[in-house]
Amino acid sequence: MVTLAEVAQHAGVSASTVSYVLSGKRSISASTRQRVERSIQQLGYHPNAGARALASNRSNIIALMIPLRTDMYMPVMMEIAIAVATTARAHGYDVLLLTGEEGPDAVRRVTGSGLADAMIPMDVELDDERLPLLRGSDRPSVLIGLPADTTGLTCVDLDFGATGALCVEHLAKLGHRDIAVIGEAPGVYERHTGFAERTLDGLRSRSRELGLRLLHRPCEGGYDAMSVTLARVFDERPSTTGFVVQNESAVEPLLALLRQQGRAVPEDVSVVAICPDQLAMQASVRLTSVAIPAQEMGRRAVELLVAKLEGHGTDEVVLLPPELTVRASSGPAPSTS
Amino acid sequence: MVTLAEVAQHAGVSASTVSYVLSGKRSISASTRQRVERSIQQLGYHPNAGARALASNRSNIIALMIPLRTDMYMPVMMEIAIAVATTARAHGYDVLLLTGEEGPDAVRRVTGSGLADAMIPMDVELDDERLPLLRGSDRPSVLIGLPADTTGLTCVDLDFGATGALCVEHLAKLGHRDIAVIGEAPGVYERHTGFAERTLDGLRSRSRELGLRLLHRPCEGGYDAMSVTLARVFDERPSTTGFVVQNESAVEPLLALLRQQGRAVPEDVSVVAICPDQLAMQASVRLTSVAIPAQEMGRRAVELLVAKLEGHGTDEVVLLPPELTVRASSGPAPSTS
DNA sequence: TAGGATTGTCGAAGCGCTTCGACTAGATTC
DNA sequence: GAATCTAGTCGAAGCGCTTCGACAATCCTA
Repeated sequence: MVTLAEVAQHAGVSASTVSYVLSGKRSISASTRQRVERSIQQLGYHPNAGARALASNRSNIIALMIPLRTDMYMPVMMEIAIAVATTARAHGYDVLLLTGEEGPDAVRRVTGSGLADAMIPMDVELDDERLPLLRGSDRPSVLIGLPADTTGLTCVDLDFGATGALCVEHLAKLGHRDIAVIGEAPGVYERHTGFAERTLDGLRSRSRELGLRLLHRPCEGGYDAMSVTLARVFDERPSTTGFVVQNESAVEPLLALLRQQGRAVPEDVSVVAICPDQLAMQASVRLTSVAIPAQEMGRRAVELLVAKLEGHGTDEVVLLPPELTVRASSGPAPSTS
Repeated sequence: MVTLAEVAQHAGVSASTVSYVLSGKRSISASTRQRVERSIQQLGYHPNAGARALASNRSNIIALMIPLRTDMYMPVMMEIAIAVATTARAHGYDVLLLTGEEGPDAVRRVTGSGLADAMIPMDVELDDERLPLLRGSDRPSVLIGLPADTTGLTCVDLDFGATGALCVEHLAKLGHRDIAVIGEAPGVYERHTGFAERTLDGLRSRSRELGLRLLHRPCEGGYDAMSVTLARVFDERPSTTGFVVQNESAVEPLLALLRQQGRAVPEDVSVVAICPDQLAMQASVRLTSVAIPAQEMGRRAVELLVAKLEGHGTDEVVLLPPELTVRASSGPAPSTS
């Protein structure tokens, strides 16, 4: 391993000078800088991460806490994780991957040991166990997701409340009066996961305002679960003509089952999905959907975090405005005749 | 931040004694140990990661290099990543998430800076750029995936050659003679990704041995791409009755399109998928499939790596044997009458 | 042209931990 | 009962870096 001292010797300067060349915290003459940089190149020097962390009290590592539940839609998590990693690298940070398994202890361990400078908790519950720790910590954090109380926190999320409202409005405008919501798996609601509950709130309050009837049914993914759920929906509200689907792995099953029952989309039934654009476009019917801007969320979270780490940056809640794209799965409600 | 020295003082012992209590590298009397452990508890001590890394030359971090391409099936990657993180934690390691973006430089950076003790490269190409660096490095690594030349390397992967063979055998046994392979996206082959090419080899050589006719078509996911691909297949080989699908996001489109064309599965056409079990069971037709043991791969990789880090552990190639589960998507070939 | 500000460089002191050698007591040996 | 072990503990020397204060040398400004 090449050390700072060896680089210094090779370049004929002191160790501190090399350090200042690297960090740019003091001005260095152009000639010296070049000499040092050449030595670094030639020797293939890489600063030792541990030594740096010890001396500077900064590890240049951001901890990303992903859920390990399998009832969350993986591709979205993955996309966020990749966006976080990519953006972090662009700012000189590496990303440590923590699973939900450790729970709040992970926060203690990581901040206590100085392993990471900052944290990005995902899969935030409304009254998340980690919140007090995050609030009380000197290390900054940015949540991806929205808890009930955001005081003293920085959060990034799609505005799921507005998303729900938007879906309802779209269907209302097309004349639909009876709307069924195919929600996430029951476990997601039992955990009081922020995004799921907020979506529901948005859906409910807007449909109340618009005088629509709303039926919410959580649903595990897959054909069997969807089949049972769908039967129940039409049983309870035969007049249902609009669907809002939030569970990605229920989308395709729903479309197949509707088809199978002879209900045409969008002639008889309209479907609005809340899912990544890619999925909406790859489905068997191009789906009218509100996109989940996974990349954007990951990127924004890191940018907020880096701002905090650099001193500027304040607590704020960034709610990305939902965008509804009309595709082939929604249309005017069938006439009631 | 509580330091080792403070714990030592609190417990009335020297710093080195606390260190030995923590590491267990020298014997400590039961009474002293208890006193120290109680102090650690009371003070809420967490060893500083940087200092530890500097002094011991071990970071207790494993770097996981995931692809950032979107043509790979994300859930599998995610599942592997989570298994890696979970297993690593169980062995006292944390996981650093690196994306493919940096390429081989990531290997240099991470090993050069001592950021990670070991690496797990994923998405391995047959002649991967990273291989020489890994071979020449003093830091151990375990690849998830199989390059062309494995000398001096440790690898874990599903035996994709055997997987291909198994799919063909299954269809052959059912009397199918003309088989179409719906492969991964073209880019995957262009990069010479190990698993895709090995599957193809297995499919081809076994069908040659069994006297079957094989048509391989790469395919992007989604309905449009699948629709075009399928049309070409039946155009070129109208007698096709068996499908092997390796691209997860082509599975559901294929089933829908076949249905739409009035070809019943499995009466007219049999489909064998290479995909995670969950997907096979959630599809609109329960799929006969060879499972991709994502968790197992992640777990095994970490275990091999930990063995190497602890001194025992040798270079070896672990090929997990494929298992084909017969479900509802495959059946006897229709009689040629 | 003297005084103060600015620029570029160095030396040294740590950051918090691990680990090696040394030391003390008691246990074991012949 | 002297010689030898062993178990348990300590002190001190680093690991490779950052950063502070000090110091020359150069630059203004009046």
